[in-house]
Amino acid sequence: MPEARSASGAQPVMADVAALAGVSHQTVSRVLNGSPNVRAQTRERVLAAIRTLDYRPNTAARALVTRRSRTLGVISFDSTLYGPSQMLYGIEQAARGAGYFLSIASLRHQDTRSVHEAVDRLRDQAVEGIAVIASRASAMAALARQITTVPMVTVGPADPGRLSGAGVDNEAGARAAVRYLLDQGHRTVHHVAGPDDWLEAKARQAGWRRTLEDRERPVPESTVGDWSARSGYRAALRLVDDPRMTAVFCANDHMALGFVRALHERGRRVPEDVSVVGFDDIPEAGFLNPPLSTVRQDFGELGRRGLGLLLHRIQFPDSEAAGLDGDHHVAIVAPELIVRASSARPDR
Amino acid sequence: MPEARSASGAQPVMADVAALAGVSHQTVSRVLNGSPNVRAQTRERVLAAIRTLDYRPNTAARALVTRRSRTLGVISFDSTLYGPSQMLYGIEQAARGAGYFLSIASLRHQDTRSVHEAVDRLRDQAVEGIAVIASRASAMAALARQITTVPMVTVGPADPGRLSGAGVDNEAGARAAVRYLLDQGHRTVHHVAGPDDWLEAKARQAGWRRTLEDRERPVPESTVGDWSARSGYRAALRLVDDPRMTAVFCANDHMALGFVRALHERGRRVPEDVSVVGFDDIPEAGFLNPPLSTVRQDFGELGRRGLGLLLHRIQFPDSEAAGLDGDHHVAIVAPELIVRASSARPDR
DNA sequence: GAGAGTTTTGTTAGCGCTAACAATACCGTG
DNA sequence: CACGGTATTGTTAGCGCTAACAAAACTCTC
Repeated sequence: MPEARSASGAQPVMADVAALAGVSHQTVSRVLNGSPNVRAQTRERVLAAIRTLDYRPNTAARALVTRRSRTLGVISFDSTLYGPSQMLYGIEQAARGAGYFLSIASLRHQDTRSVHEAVDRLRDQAVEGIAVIASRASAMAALARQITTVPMVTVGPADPGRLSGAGVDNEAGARAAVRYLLDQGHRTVHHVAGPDDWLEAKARQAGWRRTLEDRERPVPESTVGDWSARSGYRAALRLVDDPRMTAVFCANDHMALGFVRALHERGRRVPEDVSVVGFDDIPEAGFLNPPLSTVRQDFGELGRRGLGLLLHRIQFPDSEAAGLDGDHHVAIVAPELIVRASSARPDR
Repeated sequence: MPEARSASGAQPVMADVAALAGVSHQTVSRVLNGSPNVRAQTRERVLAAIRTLDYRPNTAARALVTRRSRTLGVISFDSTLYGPSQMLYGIEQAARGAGYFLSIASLRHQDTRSVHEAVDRLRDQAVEGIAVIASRASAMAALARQITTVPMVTVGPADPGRLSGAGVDNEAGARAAVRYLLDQGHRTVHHVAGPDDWLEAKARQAGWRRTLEDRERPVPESTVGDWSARSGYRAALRLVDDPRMTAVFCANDHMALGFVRALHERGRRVPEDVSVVGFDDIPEAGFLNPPLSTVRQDFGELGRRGLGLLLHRIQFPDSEAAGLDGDHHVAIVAPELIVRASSARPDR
C-alpha cells in the first residue's frame, strides 16, 4: 500500500514510486540508473509509476551520496564581443550532450580578484570542472596559480604551457592575413593590435611582426586598441595622413570596421587607397561597406573541443598529474583567411 | 579531539570544523548561516577553523535539507545577435548579487519540444526560478501552457497577458523611428521586418504600420528578414529599384547594415537617396559606413529588471495566484532613438 | 528434486547538512 | 544565593538518495 505521503501535493519521492510500483525504493533507483539486473517487467512497472507521478529524482540527494554534482562551470566575461557568446553556446551544447548541467559565472573585470571570486563561486557549487573563456594573460596566470583540485581548461586563445585548453592558432591566422597582403603587392602592413594584456592580441601581433621580418619588410609601429569599433576608428585617425600606409591588419573585425569608417571620413578609399583585413569573421563582415576581408575562427567548434578536453580530464584526473609544467593538451583549431572587397592590390 | 577524518586529504566537512574549533557542528552551522545567538568569541574560533581548513559547505547537503537549490535557470538561444548575450550578462549580475547560482540551458530551435526539454532540464536541477530570453510567439505560448510550479519570467519583448517579464516597448521604439523619418519630410517609410513569429518583430511592425496609418500615409508592403545582415541585403535588392523608396526602417541593426550595403552596391547613396534606421544600437552602429541611426535598447538593464521580477516572484509566490489571465507584472524599458548619419531629409 | 550458481529484489546505513528541541551557561533580581 | 529569564550551545532526527550487503527467487545440472 502506498505511503501516506504519495497523495499529498508535495514532490513525489522515490518511495512513492516504489510504493506505486510495488517494489522497494532500491529497485526504483536501479531502474533510474540503468542497472541491468532488473526484470524487464519490473522495469516497466517502475517506469509507468514514474510517469504517473511525474517523478524526478532529487539532484541534491543524488549529489550528496554520489559526491558528483554533474555540473560544469564556465567563467566568461562581460563582452560585446562576438566570440565569447559563440563559445559559450558551443560549450553548452557539448555539456548537455555529455549529460552535464552548466553553471555560469561572469566577470566584470579580468583582474586576479574577480577571477578568484568566480572560481570560488563555482567551487561552492561543487562543479566537476571549469571552462574558462578568458584571454587576459594576467587572468590566466591567476588561474594557473590558484591551486584547485577542480579540472580546468581554457577556451579561446592557445596558451601552451599554462592550462590545457582549446585555442585558435592566432599567430597562424595573423601570418596568413599579412602574407596575403604582402603577396598583393603592398610594401608593408600596418597593425592595429588588441589590448596588451590579451593573449590573442599578443599572438596576432607576433604573427604580423614575424611575417614582416621574415620578408624583410619595414615594421611600422603598431597601434593598440581595445577591440571596439571606436578604438579602431581612433587608430585610423592617427594613421590616416601617412601616405605610405596602404594596408592594415586589424586584430579584430570591430576595430577593422571602425578603421574603415575613419578612412572613409577622411576621403581615403577602401580598398583602392588602403586595404583592410580584420579577424574573427563576424556574421555581418560580408555585408559591411565594403565587405571585410578577415580571418575566420570557428568559435562553436572551439567551445566543443574545449569541453571535450575538460570531460576527458574529469574522467582521467591523472592526465594532469604532470603538473604545471607538464604536457598540457592543447587542441588547436586552424583559422581561415576569407578574402572580400576590403583588400586589393595597391592602386598605383 | 578532532575526528579521525580531519587529517585525511578529503574535503573537510562541518564536523571537522567543529572539532577544530571545539564546538558542536550545529554551532558551525549557526555561524555559517548568520545566527545572532553565537558568542562573538565562539564565532571567531569557528571562522578561524573554517579558514584553516578551507572549508566550504556542501551545497548538495544544504539543498537536500532546506529544499532550496539557490539556483536560477536561464533559457536562451543560439544566436549571433547582440541582445541575448547582453541580457544574459545582466541576468547573471543580478543573480549573483542576490546570492543565486545561475544555470543555463540553450536551445537550437525555438520549437515547442526544445523549449520543453530546456524547462525539464532546469527542473531536474531544481532551479527555483527560470528566466527566459525568448522571443518566438510559439515558444512563449508553449511556456505559458507548460504547467509548472517554478516561477518564470521572460526577458526581451514585452508580452503582456502571458508571462511576467521585463521587456522593451518595441512598438514605441518603432513609432519613434518612423515618426522621425516622416518629420524629416519623407512621404512614407518602408519596413524590413523580423521573422513573423517573433514578438519583437510583430511589435516593431505594428508600431511602423500604425504610425503611417495615423498620419494617413501609404503603407508599403513590408519585407520579412531573419535578423541577419544577409537578409537585410536581400530585402534591399528587392526594393532598390523602386524610386519612391526614400526611407527604410529595419527591425534590427544587422538587417539595416546589410540593407545599406546593397543600396551602396546598386549606387543608391545613404542618406542622400535613401534614409535607413535600424533597431538595437549595437556597439559598432556608430562606426558603420555611414554611421547608423537606430533605436537603442538597454539590454543589460532588461536582464536585471527581469531577474528582479523573478526574485520577487520567488519570494512572494502568491503574486502569481491570479493565473494566466491575471495581472502579470511587466517591466517596460523605454527605448531611445539615436540619430546618426544614415538618415536625413529626402534629397530633392 | 537437491544442490550450486546466478539473477533479481530487499534491507540497512549513511552522505553533510539544518530544524527542532533539550540542555546548559550566564544574567540580574529579591 | 536561590530563582526565573535569556543567551548560548549541544543532541537528535531526518532530508532523498545510492552503496553495500543480505535475502529471496529463479536457473540449470545430475
